[in-house]
Amino acid sequence: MALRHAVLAALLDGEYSGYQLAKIFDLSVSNFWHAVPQQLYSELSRLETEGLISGRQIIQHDRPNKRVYTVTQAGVDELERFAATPAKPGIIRENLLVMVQAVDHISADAVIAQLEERALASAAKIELFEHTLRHLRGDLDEEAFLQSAAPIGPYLTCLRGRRFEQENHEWFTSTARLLRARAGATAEGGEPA
Amino acid sequence: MALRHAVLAALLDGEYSGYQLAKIFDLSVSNFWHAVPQQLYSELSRLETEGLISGRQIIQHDRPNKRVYTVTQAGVDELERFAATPAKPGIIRENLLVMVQAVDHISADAVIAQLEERALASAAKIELFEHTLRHLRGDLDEEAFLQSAAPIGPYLTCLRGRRFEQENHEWFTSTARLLRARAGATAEGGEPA
DNA sequence: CAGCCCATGTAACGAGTTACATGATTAA
DNA sequence: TTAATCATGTAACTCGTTACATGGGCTG
Repeated sequence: MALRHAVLAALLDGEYSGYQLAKIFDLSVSNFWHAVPQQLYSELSRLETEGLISGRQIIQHDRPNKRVYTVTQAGVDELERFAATPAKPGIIRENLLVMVQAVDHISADAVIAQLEERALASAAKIELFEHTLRHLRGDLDEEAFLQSAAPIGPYLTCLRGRRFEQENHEWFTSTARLLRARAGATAEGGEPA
Repeated sequence: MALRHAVLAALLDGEYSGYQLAKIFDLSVSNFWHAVPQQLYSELSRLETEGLISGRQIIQHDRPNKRVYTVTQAGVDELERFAATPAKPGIIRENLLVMVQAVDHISADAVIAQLEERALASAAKIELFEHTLRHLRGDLDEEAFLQSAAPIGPYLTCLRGRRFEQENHEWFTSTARLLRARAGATAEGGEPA
């Protein structure tokens, strides 16, 4: 039971359908939790039967109807209990780092190519985060916004996400450069001390 | 099938038992992959039946016997194939960020307490990484080491891990401070514009 | 002598992933 | 007319987690 709290936390921000949530998970919740759409659909059903969220049907004429959900008081209480129990340490799964770990024993070219590709992707993601942050704080500068009465949870987690991507970008870039340089050096035949 | 490559990459570094691997996963592989001991024991059996690693029994008199494993050529080939296929984007799961996301709707005290606790834990982890890095590079300074002929994969992933923990520490600390300040401000009754 | 470290394993359960299915509207 | 977006669901399967079991040696 772990995804449920991420879904509840995301739904605090507004009334969303499974489909909408899936997109929100993709671009902002993924900073702290990963889930594919199927997980959301089934988790939403479960949360509704348990009374932690309540859904209502929205009839649409130009596109399929949808069911949107809001967090109930029971849902907020559940989040309160969740925050009161010690958080397990976070986990990371990153195949690209697995490859770098093994890079001394396999051909480096494929690894370098992937590092460079991911560097581009992370640059794009940083842009997105910048945009989200500007949007969330509106007219205020960051300091003023963080001292305002407005909700700041989503802003704070987005700050963490941006920083993570910035560090990814930096590491992808410098690691690719280094591996390239070494590939060049060994190709030229020189093995230093 | 994802854990297998992390196990193979970790085993490139030496000959280890399941028990030893579990500890290695805890303190360094966790930078890019998470696994509990049970997963390792069963994954090791599977990898051995598939011929990607080969194990041998070590008889010990002062403590239980153990089975240690090394990566076979087939295992290295498997890693080579792995590195040649596009890596899926990494995933993160961090309950503490879920709590911060929800912090506007629940009482902040528990969240602040956890942030401060985790800040301490990440400081300790940074120390560990520093130590590992010094150990890996031996007498050389970082630049010289990274240009040497020595294996650098483990060093590079450790660099990423250290940076991640540094950023965690920074974010835990500043977020806790901010939430504390806001708690104080609202307790004193003042809600700014 | 209590509790931790070493060392591995089975079994049950819970969570996550993938495939498949449906079907309307809209943009290229 | 091909593809993408919207919108949700069932079912099969793989993976991850927890509980339980065993047992000797070492440390305080």
